[in-house]
Amino acid sequence: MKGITKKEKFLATTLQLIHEKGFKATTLRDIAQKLNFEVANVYNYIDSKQALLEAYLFDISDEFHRAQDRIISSTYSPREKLRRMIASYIQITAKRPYEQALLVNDWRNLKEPRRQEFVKRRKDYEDKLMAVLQEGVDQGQFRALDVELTTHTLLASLRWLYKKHIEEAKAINPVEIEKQLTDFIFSGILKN
Amino acid sequence: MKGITKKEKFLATTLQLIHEKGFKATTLRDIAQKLNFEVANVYNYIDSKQALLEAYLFDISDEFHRAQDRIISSTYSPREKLRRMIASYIQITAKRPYEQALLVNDWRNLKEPRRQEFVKRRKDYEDKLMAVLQEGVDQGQFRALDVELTTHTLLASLRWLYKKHIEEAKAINPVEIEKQLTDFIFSGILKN
DNA sequence: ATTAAACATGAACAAATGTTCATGTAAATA
DNA sequence: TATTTACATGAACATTTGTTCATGTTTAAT
Repeated sequence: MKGITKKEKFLATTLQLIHEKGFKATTLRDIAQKLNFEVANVYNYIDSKQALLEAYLFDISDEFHRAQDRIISSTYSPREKLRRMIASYIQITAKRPYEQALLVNDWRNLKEPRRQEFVKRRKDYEDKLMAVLQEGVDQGQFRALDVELTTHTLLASLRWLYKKHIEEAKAINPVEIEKQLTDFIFSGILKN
Repeated sequence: MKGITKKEKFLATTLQLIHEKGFKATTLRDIAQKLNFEVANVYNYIDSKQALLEAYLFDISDEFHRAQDRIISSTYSPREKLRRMIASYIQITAKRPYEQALLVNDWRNLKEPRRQEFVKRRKDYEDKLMAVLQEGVDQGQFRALDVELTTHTLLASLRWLYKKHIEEAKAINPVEIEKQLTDFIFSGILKN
């Protein structure tokens, strides 16, 4: 099965290129050059530049959603649900940092109607997380905070993490990162 | 002084356009169309598309740096310094959400050598914030946290805020936002 | 009123970019 | 071995895009 390996190499290399330069700025000729073949050959791997972006984005997006749904349909407390959501978010990011980067930086390059679809899915994700937060506030596990604002803030505090994985040369300790971020979100930075 | 007003209208309209579509995807023809004149006329307002981006980015970047430097050179405690940095960050974001959006989303479109310069400045900002955090940890005001990781997490938790200002139709209460975010960063979301 | 500056147009261009096509070679399968 | 499938090339294309130029028109300063 060398065919799969070759396509996977194409996808991985291209993903990195796109991350460095941005989707719009990454030319099919850039991609071809990096892979040492001619432009036309790119079309033996993809249908179109747009389809490539869509494949990347919806694939990683799906993984996030599946992980979230698994946790939501459990019977854990809001606090434990949140803890697990954070953990799973961090794990996926660690496993696929370049795709996560794309998710954050390049979704705007989607064309309609896929762009709307994407935005809607992302809002779903946010809403589900928000529901957990709201539940936790209602049950008195979390402070009486602004749930919407906090949902976005919380997500934002996780969303940068792909950089760490991409830029860091040496492998980083996922357990430690998870602890640090969970502590930050649950308890803040003040002593006591 | 209608000249100033006209150029300002150009800059504001263009800024919004770029925010919606992204810098690379925003054509000079898009801009001209939105302003109801021809493409060539754009060059009565700018030197080049690149120079336009640079102007936006370095101008808002400077404002962030000036505010930070003012606070750093004060004699407040680390905790109070941090509180004020957060407050000033939020204020600038509230005042110039579109430029902040550009700062977050479109700096990658800078060309060398300006791009490197930008990255360096941003790192300066992060390092100065990190120093405050470190000082706070050393003095026992903050928990014994991973300073570097927390610096990035903290910044990320502020960096999304421009969306709130851009998307929200009704004006939002800056005092309340400042309180929510400060509480989140200082104390987290758990009760107690 | 005259001059100068600001704002505007239309035409043109060179470069870049996504995509197609006809064709060829290497590799896997039957 | 014969044949299909995967991988590759070179040439060409229609569009798009940033930019320039020569030339107007409107507005403000002298």
